[in-house]
Amino acid sequence: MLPFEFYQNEDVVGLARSLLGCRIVSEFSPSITLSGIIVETEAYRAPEDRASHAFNNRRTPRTETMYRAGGVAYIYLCYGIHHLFNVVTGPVDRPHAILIRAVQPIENIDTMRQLRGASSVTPRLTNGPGKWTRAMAISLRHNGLPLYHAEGDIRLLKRMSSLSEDDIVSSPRVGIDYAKEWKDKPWRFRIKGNPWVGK
DNA sequence: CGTCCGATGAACT
DNA sequence: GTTCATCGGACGT
Repeated sequence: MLPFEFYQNEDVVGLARSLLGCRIVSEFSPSITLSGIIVETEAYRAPEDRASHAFNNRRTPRTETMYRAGGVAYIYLCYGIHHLFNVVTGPVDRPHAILIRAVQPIENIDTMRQLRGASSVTPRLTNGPGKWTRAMAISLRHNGLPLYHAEGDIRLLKRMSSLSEDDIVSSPRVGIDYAKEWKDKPWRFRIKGNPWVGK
């Protein structure tokens, strides 16, 4: 389990790298645990970052969870359909977040396939931020839940196997062309060569 | 393989 | 009314 202290770090870009290779667990039912390995992330560093919902410390009912102490989930509805999952980081009133964009399925993969309505298991199952949340039954009802409790519905576990810095590639974030000079920041991170990352 | 486009809701002008 | 941290289906190459 990643401890509460892990999330208090002010360096959200560094934390976005650190989350690669970590395990995310979702309790689907008392008998079915879904889990996978994080293979793609993006850092959002408000208040400066124009790409963040919390740019310029904007506070709405939706963004409120981003202002809490790190270690909780920020989940919002994107384009009215997709539930996107972020890890809140940093201290109270410092609205940093890390979007999880892709996950490599590990436990109960066939249940994930059913939840996605897919006929077979391919990287398309979980290689996008709206795809893997559906595959792991994550939705708005999890917004604000802590990620560091052993009994929690969603938990983050530390890296099992080692991952060298050379295995991480960075590039500009996607879908944020409106963000002016912030759109080119290389704050998207992927595990090099992993077939489960996005395109 | 690629481009186009509708879905569907929160937040904004 | 428009935009938006997206996706899958339709159709052309």
